[in-house]
Amino acid sequence: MGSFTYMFRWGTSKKPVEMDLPNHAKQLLLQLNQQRAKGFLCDVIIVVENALFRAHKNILAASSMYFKSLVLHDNLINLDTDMVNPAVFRQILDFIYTGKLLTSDQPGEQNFSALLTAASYLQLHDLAALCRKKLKRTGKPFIGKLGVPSIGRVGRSHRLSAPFGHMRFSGSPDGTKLSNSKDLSKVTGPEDEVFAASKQENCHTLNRGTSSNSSLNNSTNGSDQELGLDLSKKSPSHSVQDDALQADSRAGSPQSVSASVANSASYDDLDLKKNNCEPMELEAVEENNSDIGPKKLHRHASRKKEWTRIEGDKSAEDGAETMTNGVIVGPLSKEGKLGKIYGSEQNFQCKDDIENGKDNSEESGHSESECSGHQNANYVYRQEGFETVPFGDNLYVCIPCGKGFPNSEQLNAHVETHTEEELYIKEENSYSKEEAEDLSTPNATFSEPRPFKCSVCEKSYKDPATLRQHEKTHWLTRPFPCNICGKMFTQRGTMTRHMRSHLGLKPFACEECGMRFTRQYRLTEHMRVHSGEKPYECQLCGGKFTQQRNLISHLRMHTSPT
DNA sequence: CTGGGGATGGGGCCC
DNA sequence: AGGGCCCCATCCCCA
Repeated sequence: MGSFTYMFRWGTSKKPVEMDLPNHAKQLLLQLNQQRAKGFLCDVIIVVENALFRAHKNILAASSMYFKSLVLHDNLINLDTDMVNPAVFRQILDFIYTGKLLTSDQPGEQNFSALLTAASYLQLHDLAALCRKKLKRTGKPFIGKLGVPSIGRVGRSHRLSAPFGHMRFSGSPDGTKLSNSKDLSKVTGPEDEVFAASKQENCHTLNRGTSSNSSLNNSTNGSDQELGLDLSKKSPSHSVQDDALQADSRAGSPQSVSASVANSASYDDLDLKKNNCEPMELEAVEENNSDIGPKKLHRHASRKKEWTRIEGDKSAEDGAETMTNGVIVGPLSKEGKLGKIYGSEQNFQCKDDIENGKDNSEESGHSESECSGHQNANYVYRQEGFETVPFGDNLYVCIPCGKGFPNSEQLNAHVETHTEEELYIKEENSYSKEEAEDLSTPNATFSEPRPFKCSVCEKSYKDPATLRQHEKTHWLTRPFPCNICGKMFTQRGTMTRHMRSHLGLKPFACEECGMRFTRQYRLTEHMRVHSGEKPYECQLCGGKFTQQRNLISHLRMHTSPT
């Protein structure tokens, strides 16, 4: 990049005064790259296969006409994974921001070939020319993807905000069912791996890492302005974010990312797929909802999943105390692939940071040495048998005592056992929050002893861990901040679930209508819409409801003064 | 316009 | 950590 020329006009003088600042461009670029590292003012996210990169629209637009056209309307850009893989895109992004091309991950020719493919695809002409030159020197003519029939795909990208039915990393443009093993939907997985982005990172050879998620912004929060990205465009049902982060959470360790072309191909091998786990395969049918039958209806219910770490550094699975570097994204493939959001080299966010609410914009640059030792973590996915009964056995719930029964007859018989007086007393109190909570906790039932008593309130618990968890609810401070909006939570799980709503991640899909949910339980609830099942019956008027919460709200109608 | 029901989203909290 | 179930809030539709 050449130096900038400043032109000043003094008074009425028509003669411009020129002052060259030779370092200006360099400094400017340096600043921008540092900002990228911290995610500061990043206003676009580029999804490449299983990785997310943050960047500045202006910079991308200035680099390529292709990017220019993309960033004009989109904050989230999904690149064709046939044309570019995460490792190559990292190089490209670094090149864009620094003017320097660092090649290290792959053998030179292979790398330049991949770079040329990507550069051509992204219309980075200078970079493409550079790669051609390099390849020419090695005497290997370029046989890239641009030369094969897939050329028709060049230039294709996906808007992350588009409806799920049109989103895919490498799906066919006509939306037909995918058989491609690279279809990331096939490796989508369990809830809460979502947090992939901020949760996990292995860092070593590539030492690039997660930027904080904070560029994925919640427009309801004050941090939005700071980070400048509006994710209000949530996909109605499924977004590539979903794909991206789900895939993120189970495809691609740092190693695998560095050779992510092979990485894609290896999705076939995932245990996840073999185990037929979770929302995988959903996208394949979402393209054509009319084909969806109820056959898989029961698959979602009560499924137990277990990740077992079989090798590697203990710290990777431990909590913040031991895992200082990186953010494990979760057990993925049997190759131990992990995914991540990439900021830039200097920027990855440690799990510690996340747990402590530290954003990379405040602190970045963990040393590489801090990050060694975790790359060997391998995981296998083990899935225990899942029930074929979708909604459990005791759907008929006695409102006064909360006890469940498998059918209305048994429930009615049970209701008879409550005395009039007892029902009256219960009803009077049952709609205050406190009482509702009491009913919802086993404190109200007559179960095991609960020796661990809360020092603040009257509640007691079976084990100290639960008590400790409960006692946090009395704290004024909440230890788990949302990395995106800053909202604080008392439990990590609540926070990760909250994050999911920022990211639009909805792993649980209804196979009847394609609607997607962030939680398994929501899907279970929703399925009653299709089944017509109304397990909740008002004991006062006999009205039936699909959801307990609607019954409760209905009961208020009975009890509230008119 | 209003109230009731259906359905969904998000947070709290216990297991 | 993840699942499950509770709550409140909200939107939409319909009578």
